[in-house]
Amino acid sequence: MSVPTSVPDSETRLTADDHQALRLWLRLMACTTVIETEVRQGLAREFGTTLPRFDFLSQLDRVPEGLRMGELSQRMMVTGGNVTGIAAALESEGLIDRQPDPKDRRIYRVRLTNAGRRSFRRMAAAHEGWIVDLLAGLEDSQQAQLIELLAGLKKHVLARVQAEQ
Amino acid sequence: MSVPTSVPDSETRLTADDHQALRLWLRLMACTTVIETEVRQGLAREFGTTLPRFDFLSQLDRVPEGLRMGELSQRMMVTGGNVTGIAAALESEGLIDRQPDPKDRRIYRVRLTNAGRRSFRRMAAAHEGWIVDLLAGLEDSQQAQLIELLAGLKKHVLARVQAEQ
DNA sequence: TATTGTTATACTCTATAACTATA
DNA sequence: TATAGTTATAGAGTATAACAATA
Repeated sequence: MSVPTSVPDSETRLTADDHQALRLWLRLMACTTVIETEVRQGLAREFGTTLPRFDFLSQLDRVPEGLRMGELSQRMMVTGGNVTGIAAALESEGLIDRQPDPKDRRIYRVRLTNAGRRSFRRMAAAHEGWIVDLLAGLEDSQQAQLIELLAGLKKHVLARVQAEQ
Repeated sequence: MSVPTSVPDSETRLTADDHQALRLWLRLMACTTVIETEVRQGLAREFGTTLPRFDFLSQLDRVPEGLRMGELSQRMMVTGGNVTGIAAALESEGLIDRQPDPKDRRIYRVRLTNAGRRSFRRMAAAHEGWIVDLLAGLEDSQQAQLIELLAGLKKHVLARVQAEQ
């Protein structure tokens, strides 16, 4: 077995006296960046798509009745104009449709088409496979602990972010 | 105190029977996205800069002798052309300089200028402040555990990624 | 021939702000 | 007036591939 070369990365800038919070953040980002790069490459290579589009479709997959543009914007943490752009691209590919709400005609309800659902399910299966492969061999107990601790982190940080608005 | 509204996000798509690995990944990404959004906004608002540029400078800050373009590309996990573009922007702002290596004239050694170092240090201090504020109140012991566990995750994933190449 | 880095290209994502339509 | 969404704009980041210079 070959020992992987240790490539210094963004975390390398740390010294011992930095704040614990900063160390945690840089380590978190380093982990995410590595995995995310793999996912982006896989989506591009195997499906000719991008992470934001995959994310858009995944939001819709569990909500058969569809979502509004504004809800999508909030969930994806991007501004409204972007959602319009991504939605236009996905609509032109036939993966989603937009129905005006009969009660309030300012609102569009966005849903997956059947083709969109099939397409998304294939991507999601591949995505899950990449992740399972990447993490294969990491102790279940460690994964479980991380899931627990990250839940706490997420809740904490979200509360902070929303409090400052 | 107001209870933050729970906004469903990318993690919402999960159901109980999904793989643990996938749950871990989506939670990791959700945490990173929230913090990263804050950092991006802060860098844009207070310094008119971006995360990739900040990352570029931070790579150089701990390496007084400088780095090659290729090393920067590797550490930032982006392809070479991008590094050239970011370097050109930072050079035009006087934050870095590029010296050709006398031994091998294909190589450029990129270093922070004094102005670049001062500029970076101010940004880094603000950055650390944002992170410390965001995580303030999260148990030290939980932070320490996360740092430990994420070290294991990072090592594992990096080994996997490098093995597949 | 291989390596280092640049250039050219095309595309996606992003925020901001002005705008339209509806409530 | 306020809200939902679109459009227009401008800019940044990204990958790919062809390229030049050097080893």
